[in-house]
Amino acid sequence: MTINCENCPLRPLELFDDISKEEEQFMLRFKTGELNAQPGTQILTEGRASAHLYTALKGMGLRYKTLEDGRRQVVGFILPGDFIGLQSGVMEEMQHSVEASTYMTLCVFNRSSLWDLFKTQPRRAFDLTHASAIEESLLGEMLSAVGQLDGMAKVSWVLNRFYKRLTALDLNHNDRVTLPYRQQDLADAMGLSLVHTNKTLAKLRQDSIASWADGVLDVHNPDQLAQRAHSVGERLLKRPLI
Amino acid sequence: MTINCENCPLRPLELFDDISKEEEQFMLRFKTGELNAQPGTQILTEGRASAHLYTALKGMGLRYKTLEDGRRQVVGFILPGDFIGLQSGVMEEMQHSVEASTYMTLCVFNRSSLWDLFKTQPRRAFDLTHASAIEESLLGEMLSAVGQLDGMAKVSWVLNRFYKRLTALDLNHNDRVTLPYRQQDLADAMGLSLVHTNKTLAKLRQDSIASWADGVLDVHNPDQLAQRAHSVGERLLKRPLI
DNA sequence: CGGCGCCTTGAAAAGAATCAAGTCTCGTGG
DNA sequence: CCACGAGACTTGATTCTTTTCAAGGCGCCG
Repeated sequence: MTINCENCPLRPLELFDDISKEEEQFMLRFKTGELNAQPGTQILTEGRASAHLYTALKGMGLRYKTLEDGRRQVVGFILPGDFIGLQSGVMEEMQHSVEASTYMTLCVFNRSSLWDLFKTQPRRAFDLTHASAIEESLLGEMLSAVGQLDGMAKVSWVLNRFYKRLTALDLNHNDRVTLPYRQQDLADAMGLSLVHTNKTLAKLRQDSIASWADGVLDVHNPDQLAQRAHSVGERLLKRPLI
Repeated sequence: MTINCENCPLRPLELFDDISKEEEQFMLRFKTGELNAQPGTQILTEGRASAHLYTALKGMGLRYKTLEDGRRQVVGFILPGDFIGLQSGVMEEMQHSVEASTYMTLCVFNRSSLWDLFKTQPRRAFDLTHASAIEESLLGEMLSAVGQLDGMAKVSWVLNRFYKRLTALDLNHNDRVTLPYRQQDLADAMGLSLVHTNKTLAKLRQDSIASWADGVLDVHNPDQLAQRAHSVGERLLKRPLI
């Protein structure tokens, strides 16, 4: 285990809540290992239970649901600090799949010790519920975007969201952030066709608002981007890191 | 307080998990009263914290988010047994508003005793997280529907969802269920215009699949409805009642 | 009686999906 | 070393779903 909770690279970030020494000790026991996943690896599968829960440490991935006819809805993008597998932890099975988009490193926890967490670490249990509530509110925002915005606003919305989240993770260098997804992934997230997504991205590029190519998103005009996304500066709230 | 947890009308339903006598006693203390809300009443407001949490006992309502330009996205329909206000309980504030569509009765809990629940009732804390995870998966399904389905499928999907949920609550009488919403509510939920929703409902009526009028949904052909919704019989899982 | 809220319907306009090529890069194998 | 194919990104043309616009109807309440 190359990274233990005491020198967690994410914890010091402004975005995440601090935890006590005692909680840190518990997490150290709770964490049973690390998982390294290659791009394209399926980490969790819809409809299946999992013996493990994870926290993303490095790399990015995505959550998605598959419909009967093969269509795919991306229900979330996984960035460092995201907790994965809660559904399989408290319900019978996962309601969506999780896949690595880049090379990823994840902390591994045993599902079987989850109950121990609830019994002995009420503060951590609260954090877990908190994390779940955040996930829920994220989905609500995404639903609003997919349900109410037009193509240009949807694409701007998702780019803006990445820009904000990655900035909060200190991964913004001069308004450039890594965005290692395919256009199809964003299209599936926003409920747009690949073609339309592509053309909308081209427009944003032409208008010198944002360029996304070769896995790097370059935001030339953050204000204009937020405006097209119809989203006015909702700051990201401090949140727990499991 | 006309209803105490020992004779809760919802608990006996197949849909809900049982709880122990001891937990029941705790809930009795946790519950501080009842709220009766008239149709149209705002129960919780987006962007605001609330001193109370609720469980819907009778009646129906909806959760929605309002966009800057006035558009509205319905992010959920509230039926008896639904827990309300978790976001305000664990985060700073609500991320969506909650409004009563019919006359409603709700159990009232104090936000301040929530921490006590986590400290002394790990099993109930787990249930709370479970409830949150279910809410999250519901949103994921809704997102998939809004993102991937066409108009007919969306309308069928939401009607079918009501049909299933209300059936599980024993509120289905001969394939008729109460559906006390306006067409605009369903339109705002599925990201469709009111006009298109109306025309799609007309089609379902013409095809003798489902008729919805005067607050009552009549499902003439459940199989066909499910088929148009592109959703094949996912059974509703047993879930906790808070 | 008048106005308001909700449902209904037709016609026109627009936004997005689909269809159809074509380019570019990269890894593989002849 | 180069041909080949797969995967991702582009772009133009066409089709069609859905929105917007417009208007009328119905029931209810002040």
